[in-house]
Amino acid sequence: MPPSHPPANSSLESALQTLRDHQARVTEPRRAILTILTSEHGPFTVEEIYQRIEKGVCDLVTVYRSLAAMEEINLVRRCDFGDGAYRYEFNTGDHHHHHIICRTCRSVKTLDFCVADSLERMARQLGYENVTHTLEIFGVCVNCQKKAARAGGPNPAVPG
Amino acid sequence: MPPSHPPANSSLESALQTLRDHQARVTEPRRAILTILTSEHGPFTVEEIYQRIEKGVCDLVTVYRSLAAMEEINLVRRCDFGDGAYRYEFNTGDHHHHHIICRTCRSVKTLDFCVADSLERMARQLGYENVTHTLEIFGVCVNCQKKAARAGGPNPAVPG
DNA sequence: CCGCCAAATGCAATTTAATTGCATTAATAT
DNA sequence: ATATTAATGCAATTAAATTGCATTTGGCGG
Ligand SMILES: [Mn+2]
Ligand SMILES: [Mn+2]
Ligand SMILES: [Zn+2]
Ligand SMILES: [Zn+2]
Repeated sequence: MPPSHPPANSSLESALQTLRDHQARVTEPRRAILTILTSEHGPFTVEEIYQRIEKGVCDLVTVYRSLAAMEEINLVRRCDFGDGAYRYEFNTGDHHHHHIICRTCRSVKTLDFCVADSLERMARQLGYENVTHTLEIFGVCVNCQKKAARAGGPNPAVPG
Repeated sequence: MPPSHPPANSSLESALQTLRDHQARVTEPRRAILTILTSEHGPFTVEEIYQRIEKGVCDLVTVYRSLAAMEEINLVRRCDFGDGAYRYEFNTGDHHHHHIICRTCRSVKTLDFCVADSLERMARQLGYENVTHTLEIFGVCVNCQKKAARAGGPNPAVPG
């Protein structure tokens, strides 16, 4: 039987390699951030990521800067749920997807496909280059509907 | 020949009526804001709207508050281009549409249709209520490509 | 036409996510 | 091991947006 290499978190390992490939250094804060993002889908606010990192490992501003650096090399993707705080998720690269966000509890459901390809094609036909898009679905999830029903009151207005 | 009623800006008039219908008062700042939004598509940042209003008519915070009030009654729509400043446009109501935004000069092209209906349907089937969505296309417009070519340098990275 | 009153406004202070400056630390190449 | 310089910590700062409160004003009843 051949010696079993540590399987561990392979997306983490390839993420760290991506850092090296871009002449970016593999530091403890970056390792911590990527460990979180490769093990839970998220997306998470910067604050949420910071709170999940063992206390004392790094400063909040390092999380900001690390995520910004990672976004530039497409290691992570920044999401905007329109509530004043950006969120980040690990970028699987190949598999483009979108989200349904509960505008009450901010829970997220993933939709593993995209309907905007036709729009991107159209934009390129109009002469645009470097075309991307953002697409988010908002609603009130079943859980929050139940809670609202119990409380009897109407639910507060939130962007979306 | 029958006396010609003033044709003027009919969407402005109906917008003002919408205010009245919601027990909201028709004030000079609101009239000014709606005059702008019903005559140019936009969308415009709060600052841009403020600058288009004749100086001295109102304070910037009034533009913020007016737009917030108008959004609650669906008179205007808030757009998020991911660059840190919300934008507002007049809500035609019936005709849902989207935008292609140049990530260099922020110019906007309107797409008069929507491909996200199927996603909204899916969200409702998953039990979500009050479903909406945001969808924006980003790219670099032809103008900015020419400018970049003339300048010879690469263009700066911007969200999208 | 006048006066009332809640809604809307002006101005200043505040909030808060995000960014920046700069001295220090530490990851990587040689 | 040493040099290089990217990355970090801490504090200050930015800027869009919000809030508090005194004042003004639009719309209504008389
Ligand atoms: Mn996701
Ligand atoms: Mn539009
Ligand atoms: Zn929910
Ligand atoms: Zn452009």
